[in-house]
Amino acid sequence: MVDRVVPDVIVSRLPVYLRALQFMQMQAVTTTSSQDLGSKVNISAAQIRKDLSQFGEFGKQGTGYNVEALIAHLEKILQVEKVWDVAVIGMGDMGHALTRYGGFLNRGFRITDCFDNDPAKIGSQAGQYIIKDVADIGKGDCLRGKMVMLCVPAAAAQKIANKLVECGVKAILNYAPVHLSVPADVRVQYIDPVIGLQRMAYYLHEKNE
Amino acid sequence: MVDRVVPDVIVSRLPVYLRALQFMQMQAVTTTSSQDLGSKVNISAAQIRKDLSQFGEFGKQGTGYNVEALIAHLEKILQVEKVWDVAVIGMGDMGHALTRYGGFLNRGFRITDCFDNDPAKIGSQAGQYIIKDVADIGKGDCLRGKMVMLCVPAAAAQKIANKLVECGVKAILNYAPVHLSVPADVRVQYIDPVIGLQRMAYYLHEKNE
DNA sequence: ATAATATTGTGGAAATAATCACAAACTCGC
DNA sequence: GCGAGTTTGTGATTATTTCCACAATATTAT
Repeated sequence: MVDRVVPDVIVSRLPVYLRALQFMQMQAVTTTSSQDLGSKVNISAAQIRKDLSQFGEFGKQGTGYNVEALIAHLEKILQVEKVWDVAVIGMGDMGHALTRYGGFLNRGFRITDCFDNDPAKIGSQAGQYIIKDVADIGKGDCLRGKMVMLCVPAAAAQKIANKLVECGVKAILNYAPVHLSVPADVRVQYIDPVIGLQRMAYYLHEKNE
Repeated sequence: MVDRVVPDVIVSRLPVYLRALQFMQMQAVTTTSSQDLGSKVNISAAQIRKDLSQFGEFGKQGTGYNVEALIAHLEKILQVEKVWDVAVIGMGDMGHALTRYGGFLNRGFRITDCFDNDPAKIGSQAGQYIIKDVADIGKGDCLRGKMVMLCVPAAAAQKIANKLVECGVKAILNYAPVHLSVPADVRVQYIDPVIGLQRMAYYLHEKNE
């Protein structure tokens, strides 16, 4: 394996592999194969082997992969062996739901700060967090190096994204249903349930009602 | 344009175009071009034109596209000119957040039913909905032809998915952080914030703390 | 009218991604 | 220790996707 840029499409599959492997681990499975893992994530065995070969040789012929070891490798590759601090911006229903979600910590993330622009919310408690003022984002470099989950209304998203970029945020998980324009060195991942539903609606044959 | 199967990758971009166009419409923009739209969704102009050419000729040389007309075409193509009934299964924080989200209706969807397995929740009111018993999903064909947003814990997701498949559900928006095994004619879209965060963590250079 | 400018739709080229297929290496049972 | 059965990692092939470039057509300015 020579040192070259790994295609995005491969990187994007690694978390899926990791999730499946951790699920196996929870069920006390110690060993798997590209075949087995592939059947569990609906990806061909060859594809999985090719993907992993970008980063090293983690398997053993005849046996397959040690689940725990492969998890460790993937966590290292994805840089989630340690825990990243993440801020939530916008404490509506979605922001609140995220703060109450228990699934972050054991997968490499922890929410450290919550922000909103509503004076009624600022200073109030949301679970273990005290909601801070969005206006304070610019002050200090409280967000530098952090990742952000952006849960504000569509109309406010771009403006806040600009501010985040200024503050040195390099990764935004965007729940607002709009495209964000950011510099090339800032990553954005989009979560919009309607996009998901529309992608499926195309394939449905009968309409309801 | 001849009648052929449209690649998934193209279909998956159409909702993104549609969302951007509706955003333009909201701002009273009447006309756009592949160039302009492309800059707003970070996709090349040529790509957009090629994608649209799969379905017909919607633009005018020299002018570009009429926003309203292109929206109408895309809605037709995606089958979201009318409104699909969607059920929410699992009324935890995420399920509740979805029922309170106002962004579905004008994009082709409406929540009609909510289910949970917690006796304390069944029968109670959640906004305008009365929470039904998950055990009743099998009874009647209340879900036939519907789409489902699945918001149950990971451990329960596959079991419920199986039940949904039996009931004739053909589209599942899965919020549970597990892969679902379903027949080939059932579509699944995944929403897992951690997958999104991990995909970005790979590219980050400095670790926090 | 004409020239300058803008934009589409698309054939073909280039780039990227997925799949195939197999030598090499390991395990297991006897 | 040997043969049958597994499984990896990868070079080569095939398939898919993206990009380029341009003729055709429309708009705008003068």
